[in-house]
Amino acid sequence: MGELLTQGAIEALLKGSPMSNPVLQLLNLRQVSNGSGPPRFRLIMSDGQHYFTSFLLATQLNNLHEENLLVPNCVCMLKKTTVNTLSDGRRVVVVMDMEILQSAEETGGKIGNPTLYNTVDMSSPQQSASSTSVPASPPSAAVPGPSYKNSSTLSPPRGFTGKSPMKASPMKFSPMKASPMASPMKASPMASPMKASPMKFSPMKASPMKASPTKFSPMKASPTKFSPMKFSPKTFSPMKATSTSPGSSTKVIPIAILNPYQSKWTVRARVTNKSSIRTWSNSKGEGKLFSFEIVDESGEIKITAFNNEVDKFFSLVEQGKVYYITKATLKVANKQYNTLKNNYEMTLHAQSSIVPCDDNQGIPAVHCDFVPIAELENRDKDTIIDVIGVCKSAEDVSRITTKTSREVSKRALNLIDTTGKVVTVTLWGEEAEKFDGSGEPVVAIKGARLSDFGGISLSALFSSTVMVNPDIPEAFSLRAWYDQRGYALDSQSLTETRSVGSRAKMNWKTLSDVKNEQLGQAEKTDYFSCMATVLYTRKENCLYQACPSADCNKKVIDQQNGLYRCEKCNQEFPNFKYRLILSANLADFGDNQWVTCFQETAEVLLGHSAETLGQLRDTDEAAFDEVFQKTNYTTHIFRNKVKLETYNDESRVKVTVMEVQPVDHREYSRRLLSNIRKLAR
DNA sequence: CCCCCCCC
Repeated sequence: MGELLTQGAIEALLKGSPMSNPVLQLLNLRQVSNGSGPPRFRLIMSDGQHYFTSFLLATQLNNLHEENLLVPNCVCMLKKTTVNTLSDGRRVVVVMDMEILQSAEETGGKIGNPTLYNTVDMSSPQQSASSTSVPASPPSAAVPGPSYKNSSTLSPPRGFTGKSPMKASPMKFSPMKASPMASPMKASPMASPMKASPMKFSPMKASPMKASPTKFSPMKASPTKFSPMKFSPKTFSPMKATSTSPGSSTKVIPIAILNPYQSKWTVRARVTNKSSIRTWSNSKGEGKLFSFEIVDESGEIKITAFNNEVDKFFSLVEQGKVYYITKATLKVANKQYNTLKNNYEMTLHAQSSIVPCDDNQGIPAVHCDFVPIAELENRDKDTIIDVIGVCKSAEDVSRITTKTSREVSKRALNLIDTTGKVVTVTLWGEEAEKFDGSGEPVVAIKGARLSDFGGISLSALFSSTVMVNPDIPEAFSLRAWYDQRGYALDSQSLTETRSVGSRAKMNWKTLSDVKNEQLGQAEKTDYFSCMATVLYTRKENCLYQACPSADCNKKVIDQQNGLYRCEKCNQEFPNFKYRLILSANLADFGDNQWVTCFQETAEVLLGHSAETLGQLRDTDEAAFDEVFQKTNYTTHIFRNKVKLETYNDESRVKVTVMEVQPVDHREYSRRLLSNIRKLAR
């Protein structure tokens, strides 16, 4: 698939190298209304290796979009392009003619794993007014490109905004000053991973609130691993000598090589996860603290500030911003609480200095390594993973009390990704309260913990970063996938959802309630759930030979000639399939009830497939008997339907088991308590 | 020096 795209085309286009009809994939597009005149579309295109966010569709090609041909993931041949350089040095590739080679449907998703093509010229750094005079990073092979001026005004990798939505700068994604697109873009930030129905794409649907990431938008982590070459030590000497000044020149070193045995160092890094201020009080004393994490191209580390340092640094340190940090204490990380990939962590002290750095170059946003939802099944409980999915539903926020009697807000989200699997993620506290699931946003979570509750589920931690509609390619393709076909998918959840949500829908009854309340005796069918013990299962006639056709379960007639006839299909077959209709007598503490279990529920109850049971009955009657013996006196939760059935003028209610679920001790206690209360009334 | 990461 990868060979479909012209790898290297983006670099070539931007460098002005001759290019004959390059083939690129559209990752996303959005409308940039420019006042009057026809709408203009801005495209993010990928050559499989790089993607570039500033393609502009010539208006004569607008029909491609209007006809729903130019939709994310489609593959296009650019037949005529022209590259414009804006006054600030940025480039825009105007697409004058193109042809769509493959529809989004055919392509099915993002091709390859392209990284942002950065047109920053690293060889001619221009420091913006900054309190420091640290040279820019040396040229990096990973960031090629032509020479531009004014690189320091270029945005950080991508849309990296503050933790608070209010601080989110609206369009880091397109800081195109002096371009006709500039102001409308500000007005409608981030149309990208919003709900974009292929039928009627309208950027207006994205509310600015919705579109603002709650924390920040990570970029695909730069593949550039730390190498000493790329981190030739630089000298750092703040010009504005302040109390935070290190006083003498110190080397800017990568986080990855920080250790407790080195005294003079400075790191230049981005704050990725700033906590709120917390107080503590224990036998050793009391105090306050806050912590944050920082990241550079080499790695990440946790930093904690206590008491005086909280006062000194809390407001200075902003989520998403880059700082020079020096003179903090390195200590061995307590891995019990610190999941970052670093053996050390930092504590600030009176001499520590944190100086904002205006130059974002080379400092990645956040490292996200998204695990496909279906893949979670293969990961161990308690693993910390990054996940991204469309939030197809979300609970309302609720308050719960923890075992230690603390009250906390929680909200469960159901995320789906292109694997078609759904997983439930629980958000806590403020994160749960703030979350707005309307419009089925793309949600990315860095550092969620895998839980085995309900089979497989995820829980956000204090250290997790929750991003709503992040400005990253993964979010764009997910949005496109979901809007085109994901929404219609008959998805399966890895998390059993019989808890909270559906439990509320459970109509719990005791077996005597069913009779006393005359369930099912009106015209309508009633549904109820009960916890009951199997007293007896009738093994006689529980199996029948059924028509082998996929959608026919009709009992076949043994022709006694090796053929089985299905009256419904009006056909004879050389084989049949076994099906189950099992009568069982269920009891709870007050009553009993005969019920019928068809195929699936009978299989669950008996613990064997109909096929196995059929074989067993025909070959090993003792073993067959044993299956029924073992089923008796087992206790389950049964979800049932009750319906009045009439034959020969005689009516009686028939109870059919719809679902058999195991009882866990919590459920057992809950039902027991509930039933005792009923008795007391 | 904290270290709460929860609930069904």
